[in-house]
Amino acid sequence: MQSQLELRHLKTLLALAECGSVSQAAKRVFLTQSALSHQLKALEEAYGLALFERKTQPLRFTPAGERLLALARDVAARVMQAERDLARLREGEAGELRIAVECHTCFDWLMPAMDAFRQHWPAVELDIVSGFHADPVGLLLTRRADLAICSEAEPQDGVVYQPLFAYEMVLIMAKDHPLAAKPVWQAGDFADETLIHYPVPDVMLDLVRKVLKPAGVNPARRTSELTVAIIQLVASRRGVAAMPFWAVKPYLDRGYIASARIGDAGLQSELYAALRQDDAGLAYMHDFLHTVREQSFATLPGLSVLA
Amino acid sequence: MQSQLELRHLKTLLALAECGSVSQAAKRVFLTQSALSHQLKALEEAYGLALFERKTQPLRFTPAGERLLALARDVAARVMQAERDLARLREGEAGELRIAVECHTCFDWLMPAMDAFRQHWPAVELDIVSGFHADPVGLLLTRRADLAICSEAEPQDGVVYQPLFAYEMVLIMAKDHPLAAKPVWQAGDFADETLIHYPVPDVMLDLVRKVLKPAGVNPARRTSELTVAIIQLVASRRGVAAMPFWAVKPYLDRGYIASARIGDAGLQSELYAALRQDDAGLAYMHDFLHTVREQSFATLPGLSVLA
DNA sequence: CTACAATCATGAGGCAATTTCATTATTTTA
DNA sequence: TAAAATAATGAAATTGCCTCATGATTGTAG
Repeated sequence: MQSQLELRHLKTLLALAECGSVSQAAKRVFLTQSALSHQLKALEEAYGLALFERKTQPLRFTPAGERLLALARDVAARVMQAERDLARLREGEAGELRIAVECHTCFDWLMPAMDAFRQHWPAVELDIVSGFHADPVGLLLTRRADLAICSEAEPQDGVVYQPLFAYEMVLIMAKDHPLAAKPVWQAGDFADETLIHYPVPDVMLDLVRKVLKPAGVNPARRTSELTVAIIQLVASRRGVAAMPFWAVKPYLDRGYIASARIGDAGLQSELYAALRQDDAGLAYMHDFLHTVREQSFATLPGLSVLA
Repeated sequence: MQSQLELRHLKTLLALAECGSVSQAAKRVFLTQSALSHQLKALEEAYGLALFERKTQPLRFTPAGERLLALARDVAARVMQAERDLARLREGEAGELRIAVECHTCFDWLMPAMDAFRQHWPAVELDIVSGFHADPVGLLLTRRADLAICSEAEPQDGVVYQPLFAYEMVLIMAKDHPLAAKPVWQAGDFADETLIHYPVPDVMLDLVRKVLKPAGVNPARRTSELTVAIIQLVASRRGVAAMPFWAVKPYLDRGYIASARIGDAGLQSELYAALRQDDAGLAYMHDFLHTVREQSFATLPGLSVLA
């Protein structure tokens, strides 16, 4: 035994199981691929057992690897629970967490996270600030909300931003759309299309703000409140829309619609949580953010970490 | 959070709970007192909570400390179980473990350890080589035993020694013995006494071999097979005996007998496990030794670690 | 089938975290 | 009250982990 097992190793195994590759897992735990490779090699040498088959994508765990993975899940949950208990000893059980949301699709990942959080902090009053506000951070400072989900971290006095995750917005269109074979759309391709989107101001539509407006393209518009409705309209050739990849993947897999990248580099979206500086130290806040990330990475496809 | 929780911290907490003091715990985990002091301070800072009250002997855990300690017990057990499972994947379930014992009192700690081991390795044939042999290591090489308990690590080809623990042999006498007030006995004090001991050769009696014989003192003798019988004889003023402190502590506490140190430095005894070199890598052997140490330190008072 | 992209492995070197050392402060015991 | 044991502290040193740079391997597209 040259290297003793540590929690760090178990966390690596968890990331590895979720990502299916060493390099992806490395990003998840904020280390280099090399670091993880060394770490895993040391583990395998310490136990004298192969823990994975690397020659496959995603990589497969051996029975020994599975056993350690089971330990990791088990131990990680218990450590988290203990740390929550310590936080409660330190700061008490109660608190308030009113969440302001500006994006419609956010509810997809917000609900499961809130459910998990409610289990862990039953005495924290959890709420969603209703309506879609152009300035969720304003609600923070006027104390009508305690946490705001937003897509940019504009520096502001008394407010701190915590990165959640990043993802790609893809263009969706009908399967028989004339440009369905085009893998990448440029701003000009939108000129004669109808753009379908949620009924929110243009500044909240990344496609308009970052791509179309700079290029002076101004397609026809149509709005809808519901994600499924938008997808239905797109499939019915009423127009095209920009959606998070993770929101439309099920429909793509089933062949209901087609998708394309927006711009050569893709239209990247980021999500941050904004908090009042005074609240930044609260344990239940940290735990909520942790839960959001954990739940989201576990359930949404194609997410990437955000520094 | 400046320091992330690691298994190392949990092991420290376990040692601390068992020893009741930082410096004793440090010996247990083979680190310096300073290292543990730093480690604990970092933990407390990371969680923003006091984990112990230091101004007491033995030190008391705060509720937060208790919570972390509970985590440590829980996690340590699960990690051990997982590592046993890995060892079984590597080396199989079965094996043979015949134990040769040369000392009578050894059974006190051997039985609980064997019980625990049997739970963990049900497919390993566990046995005790009956009778008391002057040369247990010989049984090893002739393959009539797989592990020998002995009090000295005499280098021998093909045999490796693993330290178990160390303890002090104390002299016991009747409460109204003329020398009962003497805290330390020297060799000469034995001249007119009757020495009661197990019926084994003199070389196996540390008191005779290390103290009396070098001083040319040769007291009267009387033997008995059973520890309780020897204690009964001592209490009945039939003579004095040398016994491990941990074996007689209950009787001392109840006031049945009195004790004294043997020689100014005390008569220190050590116990080693001898194995055939070929078997030194076997996981169930390591696990057995680990179990012996764990069980013994947890139940026998006054043990000390042995490098 | 070859070339390219992505993923993984490896060794050397740097750096940070932990440990030890040396000393002082505190508590317990005689 | 002194002496012994235990704990805290800061600086130095070591260990071990991570990153960097590069080569090997695997998967994929043309």
